[in-house]
Amino acid sequence: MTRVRTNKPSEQRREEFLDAAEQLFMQQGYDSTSVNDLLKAVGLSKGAFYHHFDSKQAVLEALTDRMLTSFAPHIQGLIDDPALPALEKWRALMSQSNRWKLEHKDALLLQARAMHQGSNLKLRLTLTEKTRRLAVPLYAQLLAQGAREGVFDIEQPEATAELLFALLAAQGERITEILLAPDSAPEPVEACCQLLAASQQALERTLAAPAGSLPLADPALIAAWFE
Amino acid sequence: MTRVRTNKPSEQRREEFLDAAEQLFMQQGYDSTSVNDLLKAVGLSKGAFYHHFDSKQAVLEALTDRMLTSFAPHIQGLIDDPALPALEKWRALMSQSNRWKLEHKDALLLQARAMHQGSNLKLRLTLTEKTRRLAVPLYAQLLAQGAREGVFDIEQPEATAELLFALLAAQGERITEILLAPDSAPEPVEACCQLLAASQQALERTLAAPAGSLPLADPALIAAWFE
DNA sequence: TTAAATATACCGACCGTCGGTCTGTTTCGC
DNA sequence: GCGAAACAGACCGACGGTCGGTATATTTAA
Repeated sequence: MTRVRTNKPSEQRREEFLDAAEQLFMQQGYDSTSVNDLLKAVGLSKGAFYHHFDSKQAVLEALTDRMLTSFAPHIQGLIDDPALPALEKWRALMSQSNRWKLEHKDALLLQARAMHQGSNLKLRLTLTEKTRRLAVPLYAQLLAQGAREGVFDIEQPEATAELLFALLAAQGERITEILLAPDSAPEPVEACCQLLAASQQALERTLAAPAGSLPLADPALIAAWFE
Repeated sequence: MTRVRTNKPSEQRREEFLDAAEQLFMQQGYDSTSVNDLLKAVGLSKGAFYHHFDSKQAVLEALTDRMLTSFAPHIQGLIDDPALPALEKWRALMSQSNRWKLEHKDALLLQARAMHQGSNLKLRLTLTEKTRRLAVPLYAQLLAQGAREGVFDIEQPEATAELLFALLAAQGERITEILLAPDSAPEPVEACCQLLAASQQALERTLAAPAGSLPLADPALIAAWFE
């Protein structure tokens, strides 16, 4: 029962495996997806898989890298823009990411649901850790610029950037929680808006920025997330 | 080759398994510790294990619960104290926890090393998540009291408590990172102190508390952590 | 007082699945 | 047509978990 062989270049096969992995991990979670599941999805054998990847863990690494590297250059470009003031950059960052997220609302909700599956701890943690390592230097750069411009009053951009990321991540977690279980709160939209307000205030106070200068998301956008 | 049987009450056996689990998880990590390892350590059989626990995961749950519940009552009592002002409670909380941590320095360093093993993701995440659920309401209580007393200016104690926890957790992570790899930074003590200063400032600004009113740890204590 | 009956603690062979290895075969550029 | 890359799939040991059965403790009743 020899099947038809169509050898392809490494790069291409890797992408096929990663595509299958992305889909399966999002459906069943990382732990619950066996290597055999991947093989079946791609239609290849164990030998093929271990020819292109060292381990199952390597797939996770490659996949998380792929998920992040698409965003990086664009954001890096925005942060590096020598013409834009820090506050403008922040607003651009937020509005762009808010718009993009809303456009991909359904896919993101599915992803969030998948990520909170318990069989996806590794994927989730790997992703947030890589996001952190990617985002913190950018935040630090933005904070330093703001401090130079006099709109922020902070002594240590790097340390503060870490806290900023932690704050935003925590806020995102809480909002996702409500989004995934809207019935847990009596007024989910209201709850999210309060969370956002608290985060924004904490943020602005921490950076000693003028109140209202670091918007996160307006209530209309939140409402749109609940259909 | 029937081995000698010594039946014991459930409670006691569970504790024996949990003791073994605690030790083994700290040495090899959760994933790398097999149920058979536990059996060997306790000197019992598979049947015995699955008589007392539903699954390996159940051991993790029970263990993390046990690790946390010992602290809870004491802290709860401190927070509930009707006589102490909020700022006093904060200082007491910090000094007590700092003192306790320093006293258990070696054990905590070992634990931190174990927790960052990669084969301990589940244990680590479960523990921090349970800590969060335990700590956030207490923080919220403290923040509300402070707001009532006029030393804090915050609108939403619950949301702010979440941010507070995230901030402290992130700071703890970064300091632990330096502590476990002191050679990564040129001046580890200095780096920790800067992190602490940034956190304290962020904290005080977020709560609109007077500068210096929410101390975290003094440089002498940090120095003590690096021998 | 003790023997039967029941409940609980425990044993260990066994099972399916998993990630990973190994030996061999096919494909393809040169 | 040759050598290397791409692939096939049988195989391996370890894992978490199950199951039928046994030993011990406790209650019940004669």
